[in-house]
Amino acid sequence: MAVSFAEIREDRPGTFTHSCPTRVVLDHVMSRWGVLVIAALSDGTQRWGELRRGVDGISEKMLGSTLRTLVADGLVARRSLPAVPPHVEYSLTPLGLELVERMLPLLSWVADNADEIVGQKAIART
Amino acid sequence: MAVSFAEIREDRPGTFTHSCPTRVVLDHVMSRWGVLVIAALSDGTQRWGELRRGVDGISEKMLGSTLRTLVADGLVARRSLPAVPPHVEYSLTPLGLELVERMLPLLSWVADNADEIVGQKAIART
DNA sequence: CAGGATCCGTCAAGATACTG
DNA sequence: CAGTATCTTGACGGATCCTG
Repeated sequence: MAVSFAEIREDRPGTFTHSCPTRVVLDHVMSRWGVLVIAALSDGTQRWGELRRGVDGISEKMLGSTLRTLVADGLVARRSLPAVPPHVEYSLTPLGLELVERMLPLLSWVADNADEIVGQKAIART
Repeated sequence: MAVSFAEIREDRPGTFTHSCPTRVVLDHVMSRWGVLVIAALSDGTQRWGELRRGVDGISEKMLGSTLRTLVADGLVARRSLPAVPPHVEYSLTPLGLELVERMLPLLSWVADNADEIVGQKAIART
């Protein structure tokens, strides 16, 4: 379990270099809104409107483009119910579930330590 | 261990909302270069030049500003040896170590699945 | 060697309005 | 309700030059 970054790279030479696919994935998945959308979906299937309200501060444009990338990446599934008014559901794919599983510990830690981290600056300013 | 995003938020109302400290931390830590710099430092103390070479594609400006934020956040320690030519070392603080511990599983997973994820688009294009 | 300062282009991102 | 289209802005990020 004590994997190091060096070990990760040893197994796959060239990983995390500039032109590596991992960079693309990181940009999608660790983007400002990508993380939050994925996290929100970890609570289960959600409709467009729910996501819009759930991910505080996101604009419709950003929600749309973020979802489109994640769907194209195969991390999120889109299901459109033919009805009036329209009803569209988003959920994590198996791949997305694997991802979020590894992301939640990180988010949990951030939630626990955010105050201390931003607090450092207040100390530095003193 | 099966923490859900909902659970994380239940314990701390208002977490991950627009004006929450977690958002700031997320922006620093999940930023394009932030992740990579932190990951690189997980291999141990590194000098400026080593980081510059190790984090493929980063510019001096971005390395500088990324390091400055991470140091201000208390995640990275900066040690300047008084010598000519200058010698400066960067390493993770205990807080930074906690963070990277939770980040490595994620990076490892991304390294394993990146090809498949970016591959989805090729399929979609077909 | 380690970096700060500056200039500038590009694109991400917000606001708004409109549509199936 | 679930988006797309368009416009505008400002921050990110690259290149370059300069300093301790």
